[in-house]
Amino acid sequence: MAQYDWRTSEPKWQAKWKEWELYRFDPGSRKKVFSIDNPPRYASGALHLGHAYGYTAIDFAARYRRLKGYNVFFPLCFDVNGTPVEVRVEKVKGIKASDVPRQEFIKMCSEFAEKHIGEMTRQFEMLGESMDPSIYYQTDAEYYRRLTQISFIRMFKKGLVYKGHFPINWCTRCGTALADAEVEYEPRRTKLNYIRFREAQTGKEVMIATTRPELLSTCLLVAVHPDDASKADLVGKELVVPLYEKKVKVVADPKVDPSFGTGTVMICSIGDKDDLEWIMKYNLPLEKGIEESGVMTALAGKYAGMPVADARKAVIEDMRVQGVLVKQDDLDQNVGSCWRCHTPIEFLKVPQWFIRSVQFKDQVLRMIDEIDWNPEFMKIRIQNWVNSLAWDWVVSRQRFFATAIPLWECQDCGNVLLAEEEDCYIDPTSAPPRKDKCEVCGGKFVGSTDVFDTWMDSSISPLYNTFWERDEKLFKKLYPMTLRPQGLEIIRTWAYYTILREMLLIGEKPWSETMIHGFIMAPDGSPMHASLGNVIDPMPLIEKYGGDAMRYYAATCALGIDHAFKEQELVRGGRLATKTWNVMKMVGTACKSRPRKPRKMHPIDSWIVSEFGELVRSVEASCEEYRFDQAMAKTEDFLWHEFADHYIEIAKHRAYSEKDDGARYALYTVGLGLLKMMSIFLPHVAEDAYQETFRTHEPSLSIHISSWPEASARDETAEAAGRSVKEIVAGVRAWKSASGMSLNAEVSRVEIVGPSVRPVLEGSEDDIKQTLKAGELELLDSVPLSESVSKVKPVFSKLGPAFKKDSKQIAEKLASLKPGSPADFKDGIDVVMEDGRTIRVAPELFELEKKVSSERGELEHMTAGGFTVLVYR
RNA sequence: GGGCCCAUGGUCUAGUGGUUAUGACAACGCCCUUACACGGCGUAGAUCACCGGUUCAAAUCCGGUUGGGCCCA
Repeated sequence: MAQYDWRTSEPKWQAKWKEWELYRFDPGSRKKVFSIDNPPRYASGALHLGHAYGYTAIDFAARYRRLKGYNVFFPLCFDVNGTPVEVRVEKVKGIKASDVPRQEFIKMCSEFAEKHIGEMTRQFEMLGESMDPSIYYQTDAEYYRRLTQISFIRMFKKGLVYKGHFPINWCTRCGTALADAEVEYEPRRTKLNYIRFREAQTGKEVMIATTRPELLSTCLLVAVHPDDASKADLVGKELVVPLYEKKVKVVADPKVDPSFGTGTVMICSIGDKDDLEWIMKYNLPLEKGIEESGVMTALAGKYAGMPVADARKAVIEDMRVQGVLVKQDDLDQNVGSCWRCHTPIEFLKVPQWFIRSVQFKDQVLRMIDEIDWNPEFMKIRIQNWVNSLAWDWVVSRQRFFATAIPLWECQDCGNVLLAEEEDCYIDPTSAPPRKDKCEVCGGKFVGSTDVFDTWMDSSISPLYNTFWERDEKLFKKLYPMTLRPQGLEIIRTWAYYTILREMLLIGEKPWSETMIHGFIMAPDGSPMHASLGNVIDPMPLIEKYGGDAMRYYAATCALGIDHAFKEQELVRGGRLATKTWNVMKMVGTACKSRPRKPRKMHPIDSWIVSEFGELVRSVEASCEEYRFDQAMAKTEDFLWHEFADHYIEIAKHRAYSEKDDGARYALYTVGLGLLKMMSIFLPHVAEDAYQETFRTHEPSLSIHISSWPEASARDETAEAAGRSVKEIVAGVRAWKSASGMSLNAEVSRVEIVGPSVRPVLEGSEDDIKQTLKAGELELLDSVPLSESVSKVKPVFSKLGPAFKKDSKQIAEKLASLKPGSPADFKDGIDVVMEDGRTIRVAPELFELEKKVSSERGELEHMTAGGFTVLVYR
């Protein structure tokens, strides 16, 4: 038993925990349930630093609740759907999804994801995550997708699903519709093109600025601002569109920004959302300028069939030749682009499935109110998002590796045949419909090749977790879940969609509480991006410092805000693990059995027990609000300083003695209690020390299934006495250190002097004497010393309310008072103000700093613990 | 352009009304005390981003500015 070595210890306990199945959720238990809607880890590759932090923060909550006696539901789970996996497979294999048969491509995706799951599970274990593999799920499994389909069928039957025919966000590379939530805005530099239009009647030139000249063919209208006097005469006239020679009207519209470009805007069908707004407002036709594949339609005339970017170049070139293009300016723009492949999105009118959501804003907002948001300001964020929603949720995607939409459509009349719930999971691209032909027109049913937005799967995780449509009894017991932990970037998606769907399907909130964490930034505070090359891989750090050290870093991050990564916290974490282990080793050396609480204890023993009780209550309060950073800091500080530096230093002279149960009781109780609290954060070292020191006397197989320490009642007398002893000992220790003496150097005599010294320090004489290695120790009411006041310190918190505006001047006067005898200040002191008033200041409004001098030599004196301490070398 | 959040010693960070601002990492000095040198004691290091306001009193509350982050337009 020499030194703690996490390299051997961590893997050892990870293996034991797995063997013991410690974290198994017990569906039959009577204990209160604490259920965590754990974010299914995306199966696209290795863990990054942000994940390591995020999942560890969740693990703190799980471990805390387990110790508090809850039946904790914390599933190991993976998200294995969607475009990100597809994009990676396409990249790795060097193919496009459409190059191979549909089912074959799906299989490739599935295999790719499977390959990563084992590795990611191992990474979780190295971090000491207490996820439960007995309630494992992955979102691409048929058992999960079955629920996605059933939930869709239910919503369909409730009239919440419709096929929409208006423009949606479209990624031409992925060939799929995208929800608003999937569109990212990226800064790009484009050209603002100044183009000459002609007034139809007079032939007068009108200049228009546009970033999308390739959409000239779909130009439907030109608008100017109604207050723009220079253009007032244009309103109502017709203009001729260059290249196409078609005529469009000019309108006055307040949405036009007269200071942008030429102040004259061309409205196309459909360049962006603004265009769409105008199209609705002026009732214009929804012409399609761009195909789903990203090439120009027949409307573009000679440019038809060209990809958008090529068409733009060709149009610009032609306009240049014809002299229609006047000039080009650089323009920095935020371009909406696909969240996966970053191709600029287009607005296309492609029929899609929608879920009604805009009309349920108020209900969703009410449900948001019923949930406890941690930190609280996250509630404002989701409220803002819900309030800003303008469109319903597009749930169909023209992709492959996702849950199939369970319906067939009539080839001829579009009549929909919904799958039966008992047939789910079903893939209508391969499974035959239940009816041969359409009952309306007799046409043939064709299975939908569309698949669901993966948020359709993710947003029912609380239903999957609570056994919805699998075990009605368990569902009643488990729904709603307790906690949704997640990152702040997916409030608009995962949190919002989950609330929406559970509201529509169940009519009740999905969880009672949320904890929302921020981002881990690069050390310089900038975001980590693969493209910037500043991404930090957590695995080498874990290999260098250990899993507990990485967890310590996670525990230094306050909830809900971003944190620049600092390796120094892992250094500290590693040291804390060693310190914890060493402290427990000392406790173990002193305690060979579980000590009973003796009837009488030394004040210092009662002090640490009482202070520990305060700590337990305070740490609990922090954990209840998910402030694990505070909980960790308080526990660390107490263990390292109060317990190790002060208590153990003072009590160890007694701890090894056969007769002293008080010290052993305090060491054992506080030591084990601290270790349990520490086990939330540093599970490996806590288990190691527990097995080494406590296991033989304690019932729990592992510290992680033991119970949260009990907070004993507060003993204020012992706390006051203990604080005094601690300060006196620390004061003399510091003095020895500063004098170059070793700490166990003997001093001949110590006197502690003060009027109340006996009631406070009686019973602690021996502890002080032994710890200081003093030959003699005496408590004295007074000694022949001359005491003088060296400084008068105003107590501002009392002066302010008492004297208001005068308090500043009074404080200055007090501080500048001439030193004198303490007796002069006993009944307060008179202060003469600038304006001649004399104000009496009561003694509780200031403190005296005293200087002690003695006629006797060879004497050190100091003020500590409220007393004067005299040390004779 | 809008919403939310952040700005504290060299670095990271605690601190939502009381004047001597917490701790860590790094630095420097001293000390191997039988749990720990991955330790102990100490030293130095901060005009609490900036400007204005409220208040007897502001890192803390309010308004504005600048810079950063997240989300959105």
